[in-house]
Amino acid sequence: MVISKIDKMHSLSKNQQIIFDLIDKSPEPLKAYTILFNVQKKGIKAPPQVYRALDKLVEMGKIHKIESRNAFIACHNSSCQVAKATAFSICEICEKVTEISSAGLSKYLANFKDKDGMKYSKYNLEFFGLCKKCR
Amino acid sequence: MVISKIDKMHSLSKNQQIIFDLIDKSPEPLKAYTILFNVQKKGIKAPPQVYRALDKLVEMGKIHKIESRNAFIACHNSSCQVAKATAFSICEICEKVTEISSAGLSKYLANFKDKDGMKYSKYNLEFFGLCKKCR
DNA sequence: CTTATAAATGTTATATTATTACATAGTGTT
DNA sequence: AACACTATGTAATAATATAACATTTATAAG
Repeated sequence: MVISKIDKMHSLSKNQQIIFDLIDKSPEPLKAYTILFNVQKKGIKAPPQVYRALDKLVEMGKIHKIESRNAFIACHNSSCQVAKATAFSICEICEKVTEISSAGLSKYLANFKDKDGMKYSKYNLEFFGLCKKCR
Repeated sequence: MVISKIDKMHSLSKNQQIIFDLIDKSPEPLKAYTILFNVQKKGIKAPPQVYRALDKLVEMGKIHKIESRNAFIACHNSSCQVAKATAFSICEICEKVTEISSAGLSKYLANFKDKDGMKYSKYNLEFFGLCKKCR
């Protein structure tokens, strides 16, 4: 076995790489059909090709879905180990989205227990407000 | 002026009332087209009628949208004053959704500051895991 | 009461987001 | 080579949401 499992886990297929590169270069979250439009010249012609790649990239933690916007952003936490515990701030005017990486916040949420004492290792938090520029 | 502003703020129009009643009675979050199907006998025939009522109800804090599920649930915080600061737990197996009302959590999030010192009064948090029954 | 304004409704059409289903091709392992 | 697994290609369609415009109803001021 030349390629270790670890290496394998970090390797992207052709379509995954194309779509990840596009999202990673983008200064703003991209919607699925915006992505589709932008990769048609690279041979990705149909929605399922885009959605499949997006699904895998989300699973891997390489990108995150901004649920309130139906859009995708590259993970900016160095490790990409936080695929399942995400937090973002969203400007309601310019729609700028920033991934929040706060040890305090993630610790608080990872340890949060509901009324029944249940803990949840997976969560998605979206803060809304006005960014510096828009205030 | 017989009806005070306070009363007015809590009164729902005909379509809003029909749709709120349906959601409020439901044990699970309802999707827009499920709602549409269920209120057609009451004369609400087209998507815009449903979406308009949903928008208003969300604004008023009478219902909340579960963003990761595109579904709507009635507010279960007695006051309905927390329209803009919501938290839910979602079971990944049975899809049961519960609104979390934790003074500690809401206080923590309302006071959370990002790297730039920004505060956000509005947020939506969705926890994922397995409910008691599904474990 | 009536008139101006805003809020809500009704309706058709269409835009946007996402999935199903099935056929084909590549990759890694034995 | 044979197998299992993952990824890809393609067409059709399902599910979610909004635009645009006409009409009606509710509210509050004069």
